Amino acid sequence: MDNNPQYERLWHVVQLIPEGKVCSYGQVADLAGLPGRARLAGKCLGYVPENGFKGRPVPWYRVLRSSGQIAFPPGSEAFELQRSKLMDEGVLVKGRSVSLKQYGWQPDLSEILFLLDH
DNA sequence: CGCCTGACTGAGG
DNA sequence: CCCTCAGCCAGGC
Repeated sequence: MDNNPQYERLWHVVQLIPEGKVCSYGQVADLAGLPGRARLAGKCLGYVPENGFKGRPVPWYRVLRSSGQIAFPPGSEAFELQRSKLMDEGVLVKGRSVSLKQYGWQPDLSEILFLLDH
């Protein structure tokens, strides 16, 4: 499962989420050309390489449920880590969720085209 | 094959 | 806001 081309495309998309913004698992999958594979998007984030992908970090913590909730159980170590990483870059986490209205990433057409270049 | 498990989703109550 | 449930799809056994 290393060298999994689907994981690599998903990681690539996650790398494009701007600092201070968040995105849902389903949205990541869609942008990676893998509609309906939200669960796969979640799984691949558990396999993010330590050193990042292609020399760049993969900001896994910017990916949330479609509801805006953090996917981990509240109080768990992973939950707290994700919450603090988001807060560090200015994303307000209220309870267990983030306002997608305020922090949701809505890439426009030109931004999507830019992705294909890289 | 079937059966179960997820960093998931949308619709309903 | 909570919870449940059917769909969903990749993997493991």
